[in-house]
Amino acid sequence: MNIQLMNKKLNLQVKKVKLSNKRMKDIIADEIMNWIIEGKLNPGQRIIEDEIAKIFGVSRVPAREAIHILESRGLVDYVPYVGASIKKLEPERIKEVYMLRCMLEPVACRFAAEKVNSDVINKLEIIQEELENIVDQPNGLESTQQIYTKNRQFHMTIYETSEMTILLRIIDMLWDEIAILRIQMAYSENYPTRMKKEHRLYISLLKEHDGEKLATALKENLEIHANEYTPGFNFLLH
Amino acid sequence: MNIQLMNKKLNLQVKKVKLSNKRMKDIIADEIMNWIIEGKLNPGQRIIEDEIAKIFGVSRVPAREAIHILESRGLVDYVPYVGASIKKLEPERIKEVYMLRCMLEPVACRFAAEKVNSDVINKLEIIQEELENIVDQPNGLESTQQIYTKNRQFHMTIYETSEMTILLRIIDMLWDEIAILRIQMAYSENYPTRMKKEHRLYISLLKEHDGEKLATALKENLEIHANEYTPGFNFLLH
DNA sequence: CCGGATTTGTTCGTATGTATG
DNA sequence: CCATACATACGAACAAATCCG
Repeated sequence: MNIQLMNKKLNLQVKKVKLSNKRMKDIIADEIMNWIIEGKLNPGQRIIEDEIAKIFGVSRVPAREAIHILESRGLVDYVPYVGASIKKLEPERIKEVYMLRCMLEPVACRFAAEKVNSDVINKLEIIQEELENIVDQPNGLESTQQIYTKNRQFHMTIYETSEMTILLRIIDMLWDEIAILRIQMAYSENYPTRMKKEHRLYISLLKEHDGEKLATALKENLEIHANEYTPGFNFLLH
Repeated sequence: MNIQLMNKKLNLQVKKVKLSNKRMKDIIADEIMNWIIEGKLNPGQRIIEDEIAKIFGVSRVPAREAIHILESRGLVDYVPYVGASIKKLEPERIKEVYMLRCMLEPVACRFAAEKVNSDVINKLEIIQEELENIVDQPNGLESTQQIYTKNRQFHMTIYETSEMTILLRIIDMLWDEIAILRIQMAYSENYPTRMKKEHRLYISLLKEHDGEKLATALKENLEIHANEYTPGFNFLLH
């Protein structure tokens, strides 16, 4: 398929996407990322340039570059002249990711609570409404991915408000690592409903600009989640 | 120039580099990174694929991929169909980098102090000796870069000992951001001699496995450095 | 140890998007 | 608003490295 054609087609589907022509490699990288979240790719599984190219109907160049993007995000292991494979994540890494999230996301929250305005609140409430709709009318595997996406969008909207560019990039990286994790471990039964409550609390604390309480609440919730993924998780640093 | 030839030539020059065929794009990315450290590239300056390709005597693809590596490391700004330019770093970002370093590097220190062994100490002492030689016999601009490289190597050796892969990657990213910073601000006069003292303290604390003191010492030094770069820097979080 | 099959790495030519006059 | 120059994005073919029998 013609590239520009595909580009336009995808832009139509996605809507609200940045008009600045998205590059094929970015589209492919995002899509492979989705496959990972959906669990269509297993840890250790090889990713072959030529196969990706054929799936998307393009030459190897954009496929290749998409894989390199995932490499730099830490989602795939890469060996020169050998190739790429979905990264295997050991329990130690899971603990590490949660430890770092427990350290960094509360910081973003504190700054966000200072700078938050009604636009952000509105945006959060819209996302939250969409999310609750999905949670209340679950639809199997598909909703699992939608919940993941909306939840991530919700959190990132808060963290963006902090206006800490680099911190945001780091947190994004940590969520990418978690994405791999989700292949191996599904959400627990009551997670979505608990998330609903958590999010509502976050919104109300943001409205009050109470960064401290927000940071604490988030950290406690993160520790609970971490314990479900890796029993015995303790946040070792006060 | 033939690529494999160049590869071998560079391997010979560098020595001790991983034998596993380094890709041209990695060589190019590292070299551009060096140019940034050396201040040969100014913030805002454009990086053109074709020029890079000609300089290294390769085609545009590896040049292109090298630029994309730098893009993903946050060293260059990139606009599709327009091109890449060395990132301009605002004072706000400098503060952010130091805030994050103050949070994260002490953590790596604590874990490193637990796991440190004589091999690591030996390695550190060798690096430190080399570094002191350079500091005691300075040689203009060239030594400035050598000091930067050795100092970075010293710190990373400590942090690697923590065996926290992801944390290490994040810290590496933060140092990359600092590298851009160095274009604009040179070391202060007494910095190298002070660094000598700091490093000796770190080594002795590592020998005693005293993670707490090590973390505290590092954090204090970082705050001092941050204040030199961005007067009025306060580490806002306890 | 070697040779074929597979996969990645590179080159070069062409198409397309962007910016400037 | 259009034309032109310039830089990037992509496609196809070839070269090099790795793996496996």
